[in-house]
Amino acid sequence: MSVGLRERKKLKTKAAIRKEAMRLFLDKGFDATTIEEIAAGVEISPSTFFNYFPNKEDVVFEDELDPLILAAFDAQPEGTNPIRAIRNAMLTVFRALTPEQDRVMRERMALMTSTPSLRSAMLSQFADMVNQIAALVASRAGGSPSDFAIRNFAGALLGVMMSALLTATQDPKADLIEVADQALQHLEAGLPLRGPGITAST
Amino acid sequence: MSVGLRERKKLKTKAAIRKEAMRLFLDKGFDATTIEEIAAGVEISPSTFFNYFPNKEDVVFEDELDPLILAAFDAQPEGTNPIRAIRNAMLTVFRALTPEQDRVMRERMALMTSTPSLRSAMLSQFADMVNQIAALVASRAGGSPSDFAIRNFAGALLGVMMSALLTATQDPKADLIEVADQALQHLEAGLPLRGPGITAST
DNA sequence: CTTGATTTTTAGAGATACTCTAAATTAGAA
DNA sequence: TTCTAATTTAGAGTATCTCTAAAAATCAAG
Repeated sequence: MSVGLRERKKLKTKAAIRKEAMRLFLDKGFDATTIEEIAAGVEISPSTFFNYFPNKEDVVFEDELDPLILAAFDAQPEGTNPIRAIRNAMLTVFRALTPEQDRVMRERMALMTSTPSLRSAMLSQFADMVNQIAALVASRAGGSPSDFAIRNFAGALLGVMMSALLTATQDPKADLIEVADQALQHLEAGLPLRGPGITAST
Repeated sequence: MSVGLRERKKLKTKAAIRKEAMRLFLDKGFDATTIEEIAAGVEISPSTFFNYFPNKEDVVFEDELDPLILAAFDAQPEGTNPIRAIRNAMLTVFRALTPEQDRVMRERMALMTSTPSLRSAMLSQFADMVNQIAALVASRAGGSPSDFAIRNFAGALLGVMMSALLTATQDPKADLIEVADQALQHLEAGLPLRGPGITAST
């Protein structure tokens, strides 16, 4: 029996913490919400909060979408060029979200980009993400994930995504997914400074 | 009289804080150094520390090189393409540093990239830097700093620089400035995943 | 040089995130 | 039921940072 009562209970507790925390964050703001409040809402002790999350940021930050995107990337046909493969993987996953999941995802992104402490936390994983993307790209394009060119490329890709993310969440009219996709498109086209207007991907 | 005793004293205090703080950071590590220790070393109260820096991170983070690089950028001839202009500006400034300045700069970079909390702080200014670079690029290439293409380009440029920075400071053999320059060169060449080896710029 | 206004420094209280330790509780196995 | 191991918890402690009000230093004017 792989999942005993203990495991199930832990998963439920973690989910409950995340849910209550997000509720409070969106309601009062990230900084104005204390660990104590979250713990009280879930009826656990503040100590227990730290058994589940190393810090407040990680409640917002931990993402269950990453593995999905990774899987979608692996599912792309052999010859696909790396950026295209990443674009497709992203779109595949985002478009398959339920309305509820979609809403939560967008709220999370907006919270992340608008809260300074979260912005830091998000970007502090830059190094890890460079490694991940480099590994992905290397697996497609050949070469080693430690190649300078591949790592540099991964850096550019992440830079473009972050810039897009920050801009998109500040503009209420902009659609997050579409803007991210346009950013990758633009990178794929070689980052021309002027040229044909960026076309929507839908 | 623009600089009275007051202004001069404040500048001196700020410099003293920075110097003592860096000494301690490099000696014992960033996290292991407390505000209290820094304040004691400069013979000010901990309260006063916060009159000069909003937080511990900013002591390391505030950079007097930025305006120099900006000026060097403006000094580049009209037609120069944006990446080339930034590369040249960077190299001009870095190569003109005194050995002492050069040492301090490298120590700062190494500290930044190796300390998690500083890595966050560094990257949390990503948004501001995108704006700065976008403005620079727009002034060269025409167009508005808010153009999607320009902002995206700025994101890629910063992504590439950060990736290079993180990699370079982990490899003791790598030269920071050279690696940064190679990253820009690679971007200038359109980020080819394979191709001619990256050549040193010296 | 003295006085009065302004700025800067400071002490101190307080909030909060997080760490660590040891005790209490709970689940699972025998 | 009983023993063992995992989980929760209380509580003490540390550090960053905020705020307020008082003390000290600087400056300008008479």
